[in-house]
Amino acid sequence: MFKGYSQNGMHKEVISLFGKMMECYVKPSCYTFPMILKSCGKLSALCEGEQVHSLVLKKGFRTNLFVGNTLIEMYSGSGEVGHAYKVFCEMTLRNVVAWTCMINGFISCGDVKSAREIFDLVVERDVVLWNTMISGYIEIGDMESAHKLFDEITCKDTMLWNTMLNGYANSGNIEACEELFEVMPKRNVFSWNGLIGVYANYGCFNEALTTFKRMLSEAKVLPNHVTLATVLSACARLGALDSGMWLHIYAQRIGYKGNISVENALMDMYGKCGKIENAKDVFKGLVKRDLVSWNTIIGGLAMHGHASDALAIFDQMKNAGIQPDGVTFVGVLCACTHIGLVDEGLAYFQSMSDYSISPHIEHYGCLVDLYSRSGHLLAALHLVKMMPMKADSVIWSCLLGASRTYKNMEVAELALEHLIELEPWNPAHYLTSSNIYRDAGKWENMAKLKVAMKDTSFSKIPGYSMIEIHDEAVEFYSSDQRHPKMLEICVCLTSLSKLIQSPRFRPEEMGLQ
DNA sequence: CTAGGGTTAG
Repeated sequence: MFKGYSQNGMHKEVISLFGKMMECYVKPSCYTFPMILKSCGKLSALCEGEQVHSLVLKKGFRTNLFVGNTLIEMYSGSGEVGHAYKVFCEMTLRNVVAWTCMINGFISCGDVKSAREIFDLVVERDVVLWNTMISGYIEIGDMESAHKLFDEITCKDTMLWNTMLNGYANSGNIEACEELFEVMPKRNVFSWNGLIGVYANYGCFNEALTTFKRMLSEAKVLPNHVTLATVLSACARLGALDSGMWLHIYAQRIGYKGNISVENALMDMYGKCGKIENAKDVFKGLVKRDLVSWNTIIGGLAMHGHASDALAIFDQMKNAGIQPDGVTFVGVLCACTHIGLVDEGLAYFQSMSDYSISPHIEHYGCLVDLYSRSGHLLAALHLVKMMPMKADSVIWSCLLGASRTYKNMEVAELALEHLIELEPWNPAHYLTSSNIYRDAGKWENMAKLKVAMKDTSFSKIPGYSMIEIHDEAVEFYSSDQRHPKMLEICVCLTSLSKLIQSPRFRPEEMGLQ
């Protein structure tokens, strides 16, 4: 009974059942205590844990290894490493599990130094012990010490290799991940997910997709739900709709249709690839919805300008009793910005406190965007002065952009001043400002900024879009001349433009409206 | 019958 509850995460039930067991005067054995103590640890129920501890002593299980080890786990899991260490010291016999539990205890309270001191005293070391110590170094970002230890191990298993791979992945060291991945003797699904994950998290989306294809063709391991969620998010960032749709079918075929992470990633992929209807279909088909599901569909609808749908779904979410978080409100505020709902946006912003969400800089940024895009530049500026944190470059860029639209030279100059202070190296700010001067016919000022831009000795990297051609994501930017059939494309576009402008063109007759 | 190690989505 205890095991059944425990395996399903029902720790409260374990403890109350143990209470009943005591009431019935049934004697607990050495097999009972580890499970009870584990549940106390999971719940951080120190009070109950201490009672069970004294029962352990009373019933004479002080020297049992299983009992002692779970006591260490329980105390360190509840933030009481001191108590854990006391138990550890009083043990008459310690095996490698006991040492590992104690090391883990020190690591989880941030004391990696003490963990290492204990680690160095262990004579009989196994892979789990090594892995625990290495994970400790990774957690504090000390990859150098982690690698040093890793090199000392003579008999490494796949999981140890994966721990190192994930450590480098978390610190964004793509090259180290690639190197490790190529030399590791065996690879399982975690290894592949690790490499794909570092690509997906650090902007190498094409590499993430390529590695996934490589996994399909050369690996003996099947992708799992984590693989699918990761690759789908790379597709979303690439705008790789074809690959995304292929993954949708593949996920259904290998049985991950009901997995909430995969479904949420699918929804986001469709939204970011411009297929909001497909995203809505996925959302409607969900049997289970979590916070991420709601946030994804709200954000997707907002991005597509379907503001009233986004706000309607936000209402549904509240009616379903789901607590929104900060991400929800980014979507909601973005929806308001898209259709210029200034007063409503402010009301939503103020309602955040009803859910005890304290606004972060991105929420103030949304409000500044809402005000400035709707032409309330002074209100936006006022907000920037009043907000509790310093405005960042995103906020000032947004003001700069709006001051171009609404031709407000004072705000433009103020924004540029701050942007030069925050990001003197960023040529985009000089470029936008020089365009503002050009619009206003202030040629001298424009020329000054062009010189200033040259002085940064950086040229602006043009913003680009991506489309999928023959199974590969290709980038293109404004006035891009690189296409081999550039001339034919221009001829075709010119004739299409003429057709559209001619009085003979009636979109309704062509089924376009 | 009981104890120590993993990746994912907004």
